[in-house]
Amino acid sequence: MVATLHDVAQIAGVSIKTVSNVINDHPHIRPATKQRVLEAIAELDYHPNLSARSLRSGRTGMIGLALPELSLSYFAELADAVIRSAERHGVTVLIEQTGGDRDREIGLLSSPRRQLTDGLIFSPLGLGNDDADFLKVGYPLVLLGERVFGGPTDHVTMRNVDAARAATEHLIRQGRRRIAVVGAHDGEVIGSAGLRLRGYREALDAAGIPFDPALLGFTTLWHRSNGATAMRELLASGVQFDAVFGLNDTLTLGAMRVLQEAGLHIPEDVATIGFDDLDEAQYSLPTLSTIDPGREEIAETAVRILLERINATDPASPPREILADFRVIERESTATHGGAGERMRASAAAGTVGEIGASAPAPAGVTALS
Amino acid sequence: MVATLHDVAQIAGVSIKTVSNVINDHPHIRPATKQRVLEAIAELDYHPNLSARSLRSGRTGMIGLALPELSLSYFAELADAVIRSAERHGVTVLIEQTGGDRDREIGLLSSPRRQLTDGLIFSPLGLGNDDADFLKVGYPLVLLGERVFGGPTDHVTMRNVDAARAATEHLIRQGRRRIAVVGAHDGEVIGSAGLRLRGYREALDAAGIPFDPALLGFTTLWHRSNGATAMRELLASGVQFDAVFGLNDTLTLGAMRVLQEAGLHIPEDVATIGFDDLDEAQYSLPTLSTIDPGREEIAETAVRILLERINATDPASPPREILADFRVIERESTATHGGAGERMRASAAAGTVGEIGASAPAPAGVTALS
DNA sequence: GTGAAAGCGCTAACAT
DNA sequence: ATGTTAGCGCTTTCAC
Repeated sequence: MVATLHDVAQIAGVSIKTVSNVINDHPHIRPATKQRVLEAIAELDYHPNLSARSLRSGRTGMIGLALPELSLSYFAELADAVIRSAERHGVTVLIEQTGGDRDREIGLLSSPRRQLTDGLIFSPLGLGNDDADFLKVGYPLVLLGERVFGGPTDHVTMRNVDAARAATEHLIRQGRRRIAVVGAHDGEVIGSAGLRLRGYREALDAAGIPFDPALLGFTTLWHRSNGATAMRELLASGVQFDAVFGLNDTLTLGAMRVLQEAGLHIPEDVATIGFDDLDEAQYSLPTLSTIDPGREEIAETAVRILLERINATDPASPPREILADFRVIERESTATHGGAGERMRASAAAGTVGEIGASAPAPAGVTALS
Repeated sequence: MVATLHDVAQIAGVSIKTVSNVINDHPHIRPATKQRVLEAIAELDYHPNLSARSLRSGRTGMIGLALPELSLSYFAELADAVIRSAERHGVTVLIEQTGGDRDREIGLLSSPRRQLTDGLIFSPLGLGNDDADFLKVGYPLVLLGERVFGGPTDHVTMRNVDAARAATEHLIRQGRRRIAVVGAHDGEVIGSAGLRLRGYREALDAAGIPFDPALLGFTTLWHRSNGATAMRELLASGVQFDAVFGLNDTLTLGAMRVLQEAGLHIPEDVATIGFDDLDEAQYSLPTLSTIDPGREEIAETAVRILLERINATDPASPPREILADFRVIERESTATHGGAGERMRASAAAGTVGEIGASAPAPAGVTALS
């Protein structure tokens, strides 16, 4: 049978309280006593029963992470980052897939499974800004993403507008004036698509470039196939463009495939930039310029402030909105054609592909912006 | 405060035992009594306390899934599949990332966290066949992958040798005779690399094609960059080849990038085939022929037999080894050049990219082999 | 069919 | 600085 506190106490010749104190690092224990308890624990290979601890303390030591789908690279990389952060903080992550479905997202907020977690990091996709009231829950909740703003909970997200503006400005600096967009959502104001499109328009305005609605490629979803379809439609429409801003990397890679199929060269004929800095963006042909939206920082911050709320003793402080820093990552897909220096940078980037490990990528040509 | 069994019992005017019986679907309850209990449960919005239930019953309703890294697409897609299966079976999945590190893998097998799960699905990467004894654990364990064979537990895996042989035969049928390999591990006999290389050699032997060690590209890891590096080395060595069998899709996509950089055309100059059927393989340029190793089936089977073990009452039956069916997926990267019919197939595949949703992919040109 | 009571292993008051 | 004790909410004998 597996050892309990009682067994340890008996062997060590102390009471269970003393053993409990040792385990929980309480102060005021005589070193000699502590030593004996530790030996007894080792001898019995004692491990605290987590169910009993949870039942008594009301804490589980787990936090939830709700996201649309692990098979979407962005969320897989986010989950990876959250799990690593949680580990550093000594807690366990329980992942929930929602499929981006609004009803499942709402259901999950009051699911019995919430008992298993002390708090939740929630990246909704189906929920809209009008659903903010659903986020009034009786446990610590940290919101991610750009579906809901001004809600009742802490919110960690990225600088969508600024980053999209920076991406567009980067294309403009390369001399591009006819910049198509892939992934626009019709009429959306907030949400990733709406915000990033706003940044795009701000950049155009600032540069005095007229906005042309014909350059917008609309999609509902943001999978690779949607990027490809949107690009086919843009090409079929006959509209002229010399650059593409894909509202995420996956879309952009789909669009690039269609551009290349059509015989167009990237970046010579059309420069492309994405958003997310997926691992994959380092390995496409050409390598993809993109925005690093600060995913690691978002994961770390979300875990940290969730644990702050969980451990808070004083009454709840008002919800915070925290924005991660972003960077423009310049790669081959926006390398200036013609300039010798630029060409060097492009080939240097290509040449490092072999050394860029997936474990510690060192993106070529990085510009810090904020 | 949250309602307990006592509250429900009081409202319904019965004892807590009766309420418990209703909740656990025990037989022999008078319909009228059951009805009253159900109403009380609804009125109080009662949900059983899972910690208390676990403490008493020794069951948690969770299963563990240990894998190297979620940011590797193969494992993200595997995790997705396992979570969906588990959901169908009414259990929750707790994911553990090992980083493929042997020590962490061993540690995890006896981690306190195992208390939180009723059983474990374990996909090791650092563990070797000599470590099989570590798998003798006191809880239900299902092994995945090809690191350990003949161990003490149930094992669900893929037909590596047969599938690799089928992939190579597919290239040979296209008239290829000089088939390079990317991802070989020096001296490995079992493990994904060793087994797949064996299938490759079997296909060569059967076709009377001599094996040429100069055609092997070695890598330690299987990230995209390793595929790129191995291909650079092959090209630099001056060895001639007309096809590449990449031991997984990620490696193959890395190798393809280098081939294209070098001005080689796929499939005209070099045909390529991978292994895994990642989502991504449908969207590369050209689309990647590959092996669907039966990932969905593996996930479903692993969950099912793990739950069988967890719920087993009779003494443990001997460990089983279960092999999933595989398929060769033909896409553009191995389309025969020259034949009109083949060209049509290639362009049809390209043409459907727009319709292939990530939710329900319908791969173009599928051959069922087993 | 239903009830009463014990106790899973732990933490947290309260005592000493 | 250490011991005693009372539950946390549930399942599970064992009665009736």
